Formats: sequence, structure tokens, C-alpha cells
Amino acid sequence: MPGVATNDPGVGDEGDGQLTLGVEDARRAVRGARARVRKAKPKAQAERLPVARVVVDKGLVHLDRLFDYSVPAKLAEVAQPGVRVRVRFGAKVVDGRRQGGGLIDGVIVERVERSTYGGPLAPLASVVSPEIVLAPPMIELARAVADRYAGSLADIVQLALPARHARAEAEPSGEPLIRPAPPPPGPWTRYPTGTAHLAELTAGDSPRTVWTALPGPYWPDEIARAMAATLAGGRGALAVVPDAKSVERVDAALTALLGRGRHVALTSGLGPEERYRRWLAINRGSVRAVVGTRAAMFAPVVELGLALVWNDGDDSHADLNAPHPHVREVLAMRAAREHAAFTVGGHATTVEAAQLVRSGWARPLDADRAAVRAAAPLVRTTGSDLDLARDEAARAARLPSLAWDVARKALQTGPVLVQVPRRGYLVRTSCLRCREPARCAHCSGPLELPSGDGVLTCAWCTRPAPHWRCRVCGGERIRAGVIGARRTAEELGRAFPTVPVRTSGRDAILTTVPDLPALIIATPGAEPVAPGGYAAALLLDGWALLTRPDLRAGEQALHRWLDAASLVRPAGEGGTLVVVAESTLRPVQALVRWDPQGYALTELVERAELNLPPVSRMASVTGPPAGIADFLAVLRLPDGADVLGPVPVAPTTPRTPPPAPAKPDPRAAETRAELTRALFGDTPPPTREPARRIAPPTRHERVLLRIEPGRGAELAHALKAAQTLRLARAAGDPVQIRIDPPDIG
DNA sequence: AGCACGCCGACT
DNA sequence: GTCGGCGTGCTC
Repeated sequence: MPGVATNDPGVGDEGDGQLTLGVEDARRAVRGARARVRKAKPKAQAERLPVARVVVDKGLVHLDRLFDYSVPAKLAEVAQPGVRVRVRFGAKVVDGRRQGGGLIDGVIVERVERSTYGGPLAPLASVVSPEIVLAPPMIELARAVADRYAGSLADIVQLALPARHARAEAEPSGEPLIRPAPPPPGPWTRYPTGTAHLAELTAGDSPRTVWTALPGPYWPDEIARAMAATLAGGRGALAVVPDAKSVERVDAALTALLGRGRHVALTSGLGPEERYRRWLAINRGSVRAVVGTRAAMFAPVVELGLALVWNDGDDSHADLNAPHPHVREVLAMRAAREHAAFTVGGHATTVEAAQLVRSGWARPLDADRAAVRAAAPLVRTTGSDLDLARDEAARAARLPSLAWDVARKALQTGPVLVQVPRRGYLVRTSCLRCREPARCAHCSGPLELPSGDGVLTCAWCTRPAPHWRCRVCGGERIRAGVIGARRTAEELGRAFPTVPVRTSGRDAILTTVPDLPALIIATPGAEPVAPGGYAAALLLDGWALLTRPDLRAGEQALHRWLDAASLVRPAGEGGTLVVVAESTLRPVQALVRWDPQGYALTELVERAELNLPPVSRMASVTGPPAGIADFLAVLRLPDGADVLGPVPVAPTTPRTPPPAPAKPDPRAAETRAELTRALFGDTPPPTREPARRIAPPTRHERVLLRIEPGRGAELAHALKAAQTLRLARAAGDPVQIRIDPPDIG
């Protein structure tokens, strides 16, 4: 619609002739339009396309239907597809008149000539603003993502749209900037096809690549250059990275390359106003380059030319909210729909990325072996055998002698990174003699060593176990398996008393550390960058990462090691990496050979043989046994799909933690006590348990569904149909559907 | 999910 | 006779 482009705030009648309104005028116009509509009980419908199909963001979102509303003549022009509206929803018709029904938010998906709904249509209550926040291509994407993940359109719309902020919307977003000159290839010259790839992006081609980044600190710059090359060709670019720290680094690289104002960063840390301001600048085409975390995957970059995801194996790329769309999948869908280039990059290669190459959908973008060797540190492996540690201090710090030697030497030339498992201070325990895991005598839960004095405590029932004895061999001495960051820091500090020790973890993340001798203890993902590279890194979490009973344990261990290893100086400059893990394990060998692609490919072949994802498509359904049984009875599974299970699982943690049991109001208790005394004297009445509203911890079951490659859509569709059917009649225990479950054993 | 209609027990 | 329990079904 011509009058309602970008930031023109005109609302309602084009006939007003008020096309250049001030903010206040616009507000008044909106209020006026609303008031008129409400009062006039609009008999006057829009002449053209009088029906608006609306996705409402409340109510029966599970049913995933659009609702038709009549478009009042006053809103005929402004009620375009993609604008936010307010509608009455949930009203009852009592002898021909609507009653009740609250105003809820929605977005117009399309305007049509007539409704397929039999009943009378309610009118749109108002158009919130003329801003087109969800243009038809975005709606189509949302629809496709919802289908892919067996979710509803409303779910995706909610993920894709930031909260509106009126003040931010009233501001102009600035003129689209002149396209920059193509950037020099910089570090991309280290890749045989790097320069050519940038040229393709600038030329308007849309290559799809799986980029295995060389070790070293250059990847933010490489991402920025790929984005700049795309901008130089007149198209927009979007990069999604796992965390705010990475956003900062790419942001800085973009600023160095493009200056300020041509790009924008989207992170969850922004306030609502600033978030919406930046989002609008993108939506209005004022900014064409975007770097952000997960939620930015839906950023409405105008004329998208490149969609890039960095480190697609990182957990944070799977959305926390149902239906849990994954950045890699969404960006791949966007790239295909919007004819944009697509890059999945990282130091590691995921099995999913390897499959994109193997299927021919994408091509590799890597360096040759010589370049890898020139950039990677020397990788050495060692067992965790402490008995071999000659040095008393090393033994105390639980450092294998190799790690000790390497660290001591490296500390003469620079900082040393120590990667430890997450989970702060807790220590898993086992029998020192026979390695049987130490378990609670009461409930068989795992015993842990909390901070400080270290009294063994059960992780499940919290009972202390001061006099533990091994059930198998009768041993009485405990072996601490995984040591958290804080404790490691303490112990290393004692082992290297002259060197400063700093930690970086979940709660306090360091971004950079100076190029000075220091021990930097960090958990995976929280490793600070040393500008000149670490002199050495010790990866102490080998078995913690590898013993997880997860299909992806090996892949994730390799991913974390490679990320840490990429911060170390090249071998030629003395950079050394020590990984404490069994050297025959495949991920360890892949690290030593620096061969993430080979590892991913081997893994992919194996998954294909075992009919495992991502070659086969899987979904899980979780819930109480009765719900699962009922769901399966209702489910019309496509031919050839497998049903695995159901098997019991730990109850799924609700998305929002259940509210703490309401504290009884002391006054109410007092009154009740008084009443009780009055009625029964001093003898308390027989306590009758009030009807328990809180269900006892129900046992949950999970069933896995599997279907052959290429038929994932059928499976998702069938699951959604069953879910919809059950929800529509509100029958039985609810179950949760998850496409591509992340944690299959 | 709300919210209203509906058809059976304890109160004025 | 009415008030109200929450079982069932709809929401443009």
C-alpha cells in the first residue's frame, strides 16, 4: 500500500489527505479511528477485500487457526497484511448480539474477499499501527517453520516479533546507507576458495557453504567480511552466533570494516525500547547487516543475501520456547526461500552440517592441510594418571605430569588456558579402589562433594554420607572425578604460587585477558580471548564430556575442545594443547589430527547405518503414561514410521518453574486456629487432608518416533494433527512434542 | 486457555 | 423454588 510505507505514521483514511503527520497527530488519528469504529458499530465494511484473516496471539494457539474479521471501511487502507491489530476474541453470541470477549493482539495475515467461516464476523477493533511488522514472506516463513516443528503459527510469530514500543516506532529510522565498497579478503586468503566466495556474495550469487574455520582469532573478522561483501552487492546479511560475547566480537569486526551505522547487533540484553528500535531499523531497511543471538534468526533483513550461523553445534542455537526451532534449520529455510547465500561455520563441524554437504545441498569451504597445520597448536594427549605425576604440587592439583610440565613451561611466555567442566564446585565421586560410582545408601542417588569442607552429600535426597563405604569392594576412600572451576583454580593457585589465577564461568565471564603469564580457568564456552593467543591450554574435562550418555557427547566434546584450542598460538609459535582423555577415543583422535570434517563424516555414516538422526528424522513425545497411550491411539502415523518405546524418563521440567507453594497467610492461619479452638476446644480436630491440587510427582514416559530421510514433514504433520485433536477436545493428560529432540540417548 | 451454558444437590 | 458445582464446547 503506497501511503503506509516504512515510517509514515498515517493511520486510517487516505481521504484525509494527511500524509505527513507528526507523531502526536498520528496518535490522535489512531485514537480517533478506534473510537469511531467502536462507536459506529461498523456497517460500513471495506469495499475491497473486506475480510482480514488474523493470527491471534492468545487463546487456542494450539489449534493453530486463523480467525476472520470484517474490515471496517475506516481501516480499509491501514489494515494491511502484516500490521498489528486488536480484536475482540472469545465473545458469546446471545440472541444475535455479541457479549463479552476481551481485546487481544493479533497480526493480519491476509486480506481476502470472503470468509470461509459460517458465522457472523466481528470487526477488527483497531489497527495498532501502520507498521508492517510481518510482511507476507515472513508470514510464509513462520508458517513453514511452524510446520517443520509441529508447532503453531502463533508460536513462531511470537518468537519472531519483538514487543512493540510506541516511542521507538514514532522515530524515523534513518536513510538506507550507500552500499560499501567490497572489502579486501583479509584472512579469507588463507582458504583456497575464500576470495572467490566473497566475490560470489558481492556478485549476488547465493552459494551454500559449510565453512570449517581455521584455528585462531580471525573468525569474527571473516564473518564481518562475508557480510560486508554481501552488502557491497546491494543485499543484506544476517549472522547468528551463540552468545553475547561472540556478538560483541563480530560487532567490533563489522565496525572496523564498515564504520558505525551500517550494521546493528541484536542481543537479549537489550531493553525493550532499544530492541524494537534496532529491529525497526532492520525492518525498514535502514540497516542491512545484522549480527545477533538466537532470536535474531527471524530478523527481517530486507533483501537478504547471506544467512550465516556460527558454531551451529552450540546448545544455545535451539530456541528455549516451544516448538524449539533451531537457528541452523531456520536460516537454511530462509536462505532457500529468500534465495540468499547460506553459511554454517565453526571450528567444529556438526553431523547436520556434514549432511548438508553430503546431500549436495551445500559445499565445503575449508582450508588445505598445510594452512591447518600452520594455524593449529601442537596437540598432546595424556591419561589422567596422577600416580605418574612426579611433582608433589602437581599431584595435589590433580594434574597429570604432562599437563604440569606444559603449563609450567608455557607460563614463561604467556597465559595458559585451563578448560574445566561446568557446574562450579561440585564433584562427582567414585570409589578410589574400584571406581564404582559412590551412591547414597538411602536412595542410591549420586554422592557429591559440595564446597568447602567436603562432606559427601547425596545429590537427590541431600542426606550427608560421612561414613560412606563402597558397596562393591568395601573401600572407604573417595576419588573425586570432575573438579569444578573454582576448586581447580584454588588448587592450581597453590601449584603455581607465583602466577595470577583468574576464572571465567557462567556467572562471571571474562572476554579478554592480557598477553601475560597467568592461569585462566574457564568452563566451555566462557573462554576469554588472549589477543596474542594462549601459550598453552589444558583440557581437563575429557571424561566428563565423553561419558555423557548422549548421542552427541563425542561431537560436543570435540566442538568444545576445538573452540578452546583455537585460542592457542600455532604450534610454530610454541602453542601446545594438552587434552586429558583416552587417546584412542575418536573425538580425541580427531582433535589430534585436527580433522573435524572427518569426524563428522564418520559420525554421519554411522548414524545413517543405525537409522539415527539427522539422517532419519526423529521426534519425541513426552508426558504421563496415560497421555502417551492416548496420544498414540489417536496418532495416525505415516507408513513406515517407527515407534520406539515408550520408556520412563525423569519428569520434564516445566518451562516456568512451578510457583513456590503458597505460604499460608499467617493471619488466615490465626483466624483458622481461633475458629478451630471455638469449635473444638483445645483439642485439635482430626486433620483431614485437603484435596491435593498438586499432583504427586507423576512418572513421565517418552516415546520416540522415527521416519526415513526426507519424510520429516509427514511425521511432523501427523504429530501435530494428533496433538490438535486431543487439545481440541481437551482430553486427557497433555503431552509435549519435540521435533529433533536434542538429548536422545 | 478462558468463559459461558448446562443439568443435578443444599439452602432460604 | 433459587444458588452454584464444574463437565462440555466454542471462540472469527
